[in-house]
Amino acid sequence: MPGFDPLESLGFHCNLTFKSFSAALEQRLCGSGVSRVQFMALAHLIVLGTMPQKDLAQLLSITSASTVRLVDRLTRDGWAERIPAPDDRRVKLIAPTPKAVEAWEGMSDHAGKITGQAYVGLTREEIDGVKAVLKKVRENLQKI
Amino acid sequence: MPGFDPLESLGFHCNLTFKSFSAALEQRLCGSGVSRVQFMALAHLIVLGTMPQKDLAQLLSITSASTVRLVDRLTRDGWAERIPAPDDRRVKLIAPTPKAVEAWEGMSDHAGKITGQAYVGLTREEIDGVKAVLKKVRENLQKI
DNA sequence: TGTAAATAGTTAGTATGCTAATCGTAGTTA
DNA sequence: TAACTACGATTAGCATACTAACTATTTACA
Repeated sequence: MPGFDPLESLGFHCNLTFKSFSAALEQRLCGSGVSRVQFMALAHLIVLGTMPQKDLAQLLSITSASTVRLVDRLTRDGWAERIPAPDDRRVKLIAPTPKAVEAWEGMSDHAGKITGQAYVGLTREEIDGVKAVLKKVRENLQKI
Repeated sequence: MPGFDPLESLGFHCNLTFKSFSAALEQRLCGSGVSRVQFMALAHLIVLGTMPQKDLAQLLSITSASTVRLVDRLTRDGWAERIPAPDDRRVKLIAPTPKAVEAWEGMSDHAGKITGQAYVGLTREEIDGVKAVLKKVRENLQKI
């Protein structure tokens, strides 16, 4: 009577799967000096364009404190820069650098290939179904 | 032509869902001083019994280096202890303390309630289907 | 208008993950 | 048996997450 089987936990399955994607992406991006988290941040910045640091935090679902250091590293490595917002002196706009825009196509390509490999033998319905169930689970958990 | 939509990434969905479970569990366990990771470690140690540190690492799918510090904290807080293995002086056996065994029932109960809440409105087939797809995805990604 | 509340970003401290390098022990083999 | 190899645990250094407390603005309201 374990009452809780850790190996059957959906949260654990999600964590494992997330780590698999991360490892695959970091292996592919190896050499570019971009981590998985940095890649996700750049994806938002390039697809959606320059945005306040707070918006980036919301998109990535991380706290503002975590975002500070993420942007610190992006800035340090030349992938993004902080631009003071003209209309609100509290706000810092995060902009991808030309280097990031230039490198994006290749990085995005790697991500696409990993996604393709991940979905081998699975139908679009199965993938979409998983996303829908996970979304429902998150909604359920937020109602606690 | 984004080429990669971060919000549609299955890895991102898994990360979000994992964080939702973590947050819910840490909220429920608040006060006990046990984090989600420590809870998962204790789950394995109590359900499966005392085991070498290396086995715990494999079950949790983390590196041995990460396990060292996890067990450090478990030991520091009185949830587990390292016992030198009699037959192999390299091995440290990790044993849950009586305090951990005693607290387990309540903690397991919390985890069960969270699982129940997470699955509201979903069928067992849907949940099992998600786990199966995620497992398949992980297998696919390991073939890179 | 002037003070209180809200907001954006930062810093400090902690937990958790990783890789790489190291140490001690065990096993293998020339 | 001596040397090489493998293995378990550890340490060091980094990236990434969190909360709590703080600063500087901006907004709201009395």
